[in-house]
Amino acid sequence: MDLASLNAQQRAAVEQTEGPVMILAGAGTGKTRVITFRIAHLIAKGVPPDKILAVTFTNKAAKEMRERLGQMRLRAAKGDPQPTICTFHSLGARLLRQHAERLGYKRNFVIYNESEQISALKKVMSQLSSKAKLPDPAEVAPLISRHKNGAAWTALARHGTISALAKSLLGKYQSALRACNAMDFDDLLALSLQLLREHEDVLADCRGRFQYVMVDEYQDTNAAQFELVRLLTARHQNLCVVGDDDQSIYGWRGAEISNLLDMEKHFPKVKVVKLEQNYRSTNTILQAANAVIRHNAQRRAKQLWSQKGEGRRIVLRVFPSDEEEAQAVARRIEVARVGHRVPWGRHAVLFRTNQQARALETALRAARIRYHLIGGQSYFDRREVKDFLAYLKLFVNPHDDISLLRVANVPARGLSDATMERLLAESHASHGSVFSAMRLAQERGLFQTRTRDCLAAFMRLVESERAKLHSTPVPGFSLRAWAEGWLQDIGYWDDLRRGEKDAEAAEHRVRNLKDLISMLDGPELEGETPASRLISFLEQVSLDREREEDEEAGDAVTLITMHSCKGLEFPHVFIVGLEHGLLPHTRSIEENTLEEERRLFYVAITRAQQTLDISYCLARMKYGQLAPSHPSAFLQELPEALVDREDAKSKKPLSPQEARQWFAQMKGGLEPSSPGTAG
DNA sequence: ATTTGGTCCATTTTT
DNA sequence: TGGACCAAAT
Ligand SMILES: Nc1ncnc2c1ncn2[C@@H]1O[C@H](COP(=O)(O)OP(=O)(O)OP(=O)(O)O)[C@@H](O)[C@H]1O
Repeated sequence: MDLASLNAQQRAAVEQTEGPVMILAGAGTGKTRVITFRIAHLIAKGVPPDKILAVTFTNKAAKEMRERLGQMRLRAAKGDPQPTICTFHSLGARLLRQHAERLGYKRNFVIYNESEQISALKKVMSQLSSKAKLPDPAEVAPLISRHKNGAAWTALARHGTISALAKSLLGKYQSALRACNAMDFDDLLALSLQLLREHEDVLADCRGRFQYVMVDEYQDTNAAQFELVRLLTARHQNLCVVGDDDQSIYGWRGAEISNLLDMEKHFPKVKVVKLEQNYRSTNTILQAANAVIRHNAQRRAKQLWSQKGEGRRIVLRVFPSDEEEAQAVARRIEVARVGHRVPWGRHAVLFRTNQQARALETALRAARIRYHLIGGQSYFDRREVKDFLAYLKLFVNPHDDISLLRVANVPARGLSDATMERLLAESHASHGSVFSAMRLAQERGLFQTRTRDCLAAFMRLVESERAKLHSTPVPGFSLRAWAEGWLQDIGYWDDLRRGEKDAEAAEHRVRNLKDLISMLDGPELEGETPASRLISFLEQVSLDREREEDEEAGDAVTLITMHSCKGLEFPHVFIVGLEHGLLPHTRSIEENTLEEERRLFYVAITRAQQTLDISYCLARMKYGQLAPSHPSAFLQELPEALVDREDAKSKKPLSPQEARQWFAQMKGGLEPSSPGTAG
């Protein structure tokens, strides 16, 4: 294994293969690279690859690490054992799939996403015969979530009565999920923990299996993840964690910086490695990042230096509206492409909230610039996608009430809300699923004949599609063809088209769904039988919401939130919407988490390799109307000497009154003079 | 039972 | 702005 392309500290971390190691270092110092090399080094030293576990923060990071490792291990053959490189949640899913029966689940359990979690909770709450009006399930779910991620109820008590309610509902909620043979996202951690705690043989197995454990982005692990790591490594202590306390940005979902900072307490024999050379950014960018993060009181100070020279200064711009801000970004990207031959793919636009992507998408489309939008609930939250997945889950398990209730009357087939309500009540009375209640209704002759016929037809559909899944010895059976078949039969396509006024929007939905369906025949799906391949598909789309990058080769600008950009790097970065209420976000101001917001800004800045453009707007579209906006206080933390303030020549920010005048002029169709000189 | 058209309302971040 | 929810018409 050639370690020549590492610096001395990095090499030390790679070669320290035994016992606990912590790398605590700033952005861009090669922490992730060390993990990758460490895996390769372990393998080169003769450690069987499948004894190695590396946990990453995102599926994307896992995939990247696998690819880099593949390039480094040139001698590895196709069938060779591979190290396990995945997220905590994927690891949990694998573990639980193997041992589901130990926890009273069946192996073919499905994973519920946030909206299914809320539906399940709603169902449980509706059974509560409480006089007091109950809170929105969407308010309760996050607390259950936090609890499963390791937060004690006492720690959640500040959320008032809701946390008490959450606590009292937890048992029923879990029963409801189990009845559906479903786990929610947090169960992948919580139940994995339960599995390892209650079943010593499984724990022993895992400890033997994963003799070398590495965790990236350790500053953003929560209590449950920490406990998982602790259980796995308590014996052999071969654990290498890497992180940067300044990049902890997931406190809102239970991340504990102390997991990283208290490493010496948890693993007294830990070897601490510090990395100080940044290989990513120019010194201008680094200095700006350092200047900003210095304003945080709670942090470990770090040295950071770079050999990349000073580079261009940071440019700060102001715009009258978010629309114009987006257009300006598009213009800059085109200027760079035409004038300096910079491909689109070298640019990223970073923002605080997914909503902000809208204006950018519009502007980029108008300028005919290709882009890809990372994350954003968009795709898997589309109605047609949810419907389709619910159908699949229903075919896997007819007793999955949540999925059944979603699609029972989609498209409309005579099973109205009233009918389903009644069936639901029947199911409670008979302690069975809604599907069983349907059968009972048939036998007992409940409902009108017409409704009974509808029920019978629906049950026939479910049973016959299930039969096709489970008893198809046909070689070359195509899940895609199968799915398109029943979607056609039930008239889903027509319903989809009919429900949309705009024909283009309808076709868009159809195409969306077809894209997803085509993944059903994907080569990565594991399993011999159609049913097991379907489970594999469902698991894949549940765990990795990121849409398969269509044409990886295509040159495109990246649009991404500041949260999702952690760990990535781009030659040219635009950070947009640096406004009070957005960054820091209003909610964070209310919740007193300013330092985390500042870390978010720090993460965003440190993604840039060569150039950084920051902007804010004087007004932005809010509820369909332009509302005034003010520059973020964080902007003042950028050293003047590093920043070119373009446009805002004078430099004095507009007063709210001047800003209003400026909008009035714009609305009136007058050509306004430039901001800053106005008034 | 289903569709329609209206009103009201929101607003972080993600595995 | 547009999505979610609800009441009245088909
Ligand atoms: N020794 C080295 N020589 C050359 N390039 C390096 C070296 N170490 C790291 N790099 C490069 O520096 C960049 C940042 O590395 P990496 O992503 O591993 O850093 P990181 O510490 O994980 O960053 P972050 O904390 O921001 O996620 C990458 O492009 C990587 O290839």
